Amino acid sequence: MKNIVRLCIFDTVTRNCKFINKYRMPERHSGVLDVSVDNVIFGFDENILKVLVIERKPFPDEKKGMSAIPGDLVYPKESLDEAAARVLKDLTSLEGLFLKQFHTFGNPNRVKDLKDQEWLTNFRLNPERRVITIAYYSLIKMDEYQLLPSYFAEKAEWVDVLEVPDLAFDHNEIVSKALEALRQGLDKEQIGFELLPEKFTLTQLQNLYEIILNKKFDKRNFRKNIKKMEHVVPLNEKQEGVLHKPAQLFKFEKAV
Amino acid sequence: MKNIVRLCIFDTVTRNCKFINKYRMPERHSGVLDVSVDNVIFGFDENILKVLVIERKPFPDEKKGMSAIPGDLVYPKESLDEAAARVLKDLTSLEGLFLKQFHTFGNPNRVKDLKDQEWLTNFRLNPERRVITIAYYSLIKMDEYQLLPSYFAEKAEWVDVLEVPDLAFDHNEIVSKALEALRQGLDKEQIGFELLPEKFTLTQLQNLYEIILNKKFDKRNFRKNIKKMEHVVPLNEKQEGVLHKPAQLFKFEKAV
DNA sequence: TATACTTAGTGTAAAAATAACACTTATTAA
DNA sequence: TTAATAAGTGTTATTTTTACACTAAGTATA
Repeated sequence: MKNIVRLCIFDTVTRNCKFINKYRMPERHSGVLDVSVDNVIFGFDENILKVLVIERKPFPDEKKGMSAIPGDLVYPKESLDEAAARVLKDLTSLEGLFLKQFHTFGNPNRVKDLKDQEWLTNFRLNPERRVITIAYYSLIKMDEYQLLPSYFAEKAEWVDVLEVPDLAFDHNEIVSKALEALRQGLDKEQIGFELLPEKFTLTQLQNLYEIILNKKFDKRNFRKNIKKMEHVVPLNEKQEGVLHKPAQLFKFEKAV
Repeated sequence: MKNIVRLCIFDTVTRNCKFINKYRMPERHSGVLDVSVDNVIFGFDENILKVLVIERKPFPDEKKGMSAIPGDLVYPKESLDEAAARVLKDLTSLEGLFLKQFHTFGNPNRVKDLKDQEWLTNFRLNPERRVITIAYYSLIKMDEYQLLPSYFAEKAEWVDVLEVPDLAFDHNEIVSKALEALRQGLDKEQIGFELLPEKFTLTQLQNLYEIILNKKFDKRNFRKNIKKMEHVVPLNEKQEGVLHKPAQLFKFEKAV
């Protein structure tokens, strides 16, 4: 126990001193890191796969916000999954959505490299501290979502996944790794279930696959494969309001 | 910039005061986390897949060490990959080995839940702080490795992957997720390359696949598949010192 | 009410991949 | 010379994948 020392933390503004017992780390050890989660939110809209990009609220005396992937520091009492779900809920008011951790980014300069350090305060980040971020991707149905202003986002908007603008930090890299992870998981996870409206046509489903994988499929072969998936079930309903032969509607059935 | 305050850190032992400029986080934000890397090291030995388990050096006044996966806090200036490589090098003196990040574990209680809190100091951890760990797995050829005593490990030993003993924290969970990730990556990554000796027989290669995937293969079909892989190339050499028909030797050729 | 337009929906045959299966060969030791 | 051991090798049946083009159902309009 000889490595525990008593420290006084004195705040020169409030003039308060708080004593703490602190374990003294070997010099080289860290303990000067912040940990955040970032959440790449995918939505599918007819023929385009979109990503949710936010503009941070500018602080009162600042001119403009800055674009980024939604994220926040992890709170002391919550798990990483909970933190990612919280960010998602603040923005969309939706809970229980699909969320998948795919990579952790921790380059020591990922924050400091930023040219305009003023922007950092925009993100409530201390420019002196290193930030490690655990990245998640999540999937939401466009017909369900409703973008909310949140305490960390001035505005949120959907952008085409192939035309993501320049983002803060290494967020462009994070988005492209998320897309890779999404492609990997397409067959394994219940991804169609998460991205399509409740009732959908087989053409919509095929579109989803083609756009995510950036690859064309043969219509007949695709449908043969779908028939084998017992979680895609036909409804006794047809598409309405289209000016051509209406397609049969299908739904997903959750596995038991 | 009004969120930056000047703090004095006063060490009651050395009687020194250090002033720092500190960004004041919103109350709910963290900044009280430690970040570590843990490294599940797989080695393959003829017919067994093994994992490297260390016993921490007991502190002078403590009786026994404790078993765990090798890991360490991340240093301020190094990337996560570098931290994982450093842990690996300290233990084996090998550099440039295969390393893959597979998951980040951050349950808020993964450290505090430990019953015997005394053990924590054994790991140089402050029991008051939450620890998030980025987990890697790595692969080494058993015929190359040489276990070294390191500053954090009293002794290191290989254990059968199916008979891993009880480990500290959530390290058993980490090992089983690592095995899952290894199985996933078996075909994609150059895993055989990393686990077999330089020259190997097709039976050894088949063994490796069967043990990692826990599944039997037909000898002839397996060999047909290997013939398609242009990175597995036959040598003009045969096995020596065996009391049966000697097998042809093969090597891996790195892709261009 | 016929026609033009649009997307939905469907089957078959060839090719490729996978799975199942058993005997002969090369070497060493006794 | 023989016994023991693991190496090495081909064929056939089955399944999966690929390639390919026309008819059907509905809407709008002339």
